[in-house]
Amino acid sequence: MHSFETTIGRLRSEGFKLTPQRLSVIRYLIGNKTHPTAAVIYGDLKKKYPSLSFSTVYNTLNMLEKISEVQSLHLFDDFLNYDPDISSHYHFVCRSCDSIIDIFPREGENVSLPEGDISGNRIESAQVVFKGMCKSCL
Amino acid sequence: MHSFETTIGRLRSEGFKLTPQRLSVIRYLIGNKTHPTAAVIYGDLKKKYPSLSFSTVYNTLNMLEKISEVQSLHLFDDFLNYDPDISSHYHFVCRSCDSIIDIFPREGENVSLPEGDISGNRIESAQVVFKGMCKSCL
DNA sequence: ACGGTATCGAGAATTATTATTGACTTGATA
DNA sequence: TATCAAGTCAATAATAATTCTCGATACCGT
Repeated sequence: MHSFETTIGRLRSEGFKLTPQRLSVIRYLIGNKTHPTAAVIYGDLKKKYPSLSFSTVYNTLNMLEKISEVQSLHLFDDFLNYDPDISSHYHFVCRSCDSIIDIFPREGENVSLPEGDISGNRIESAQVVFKGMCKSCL
Repeated sequence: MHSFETTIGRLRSEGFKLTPQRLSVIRYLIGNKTHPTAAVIYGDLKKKYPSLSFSTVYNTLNMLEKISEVQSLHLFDDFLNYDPDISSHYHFVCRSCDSIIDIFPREGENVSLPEGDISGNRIESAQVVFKGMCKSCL
């Protein structure tokens, strides 16, 4: 996500109302380096905002995804993870402990993917998911 | 998937029983160049085998995935697609018509991904999904 | 402060996939 | 070919993440 001010500004200009519930979700995500599920966000925020509902969490996440402030990740079978880091990076999932680790291209020796068109199809984005065993589990 | 004979042989040696229902799913998948969902497979086979059940389709697909004869793909929100092509390749999904197009590395100008370890994490496989607009929709 | 409108929370609905269960097949053995 | 134990079948119920519904409420421009 962008900074709090920038994100708020974008939402305002898109016509979204900035309710306390939405702001709490946004504050939760900004600077968050994990990849929380809707359930985790709800669980954590519920402590501080007991009246928060699941619908509002999902509603806010979908709204943020629509304006590309978060990205949803299909890493597991039964639920989505949300990534507040919108910089270009990939993900590594450990098949043993299920941890999710960010992979930034510069760390890899040779990560390059096609851009532009392939066989006439226009590529606009790429999602890369590595699976294997993480450092701790090895 | 491998050839019919090879696949059958693998299942037999793994101790799976080769029932007509399973064979029908396997025959449906072999040589299939699309990425059918369980529902599509069930719908198509139901015509010829009216007694086939959804459970059997899922059961067979999970079995085939376990022995790496098919790969499940999380391309959309609500369901899985199954890919009988187990050669190394990536996928392109059109955001307009939802079509799925196979991308083989040799077609792209510069597809290379890290292998082995990254920051101490052992990569065993990589899934790449491109999104954009397909040729027909452009 | 007022009123129209968007959003809230609570719970019901949706739906792909998985689990359960009793009857039936399969395939190995003789 | 007949028998039998174990695995599999089909039907249906269960599961669970996400979305939808709707009356009540809060926000914002005037």
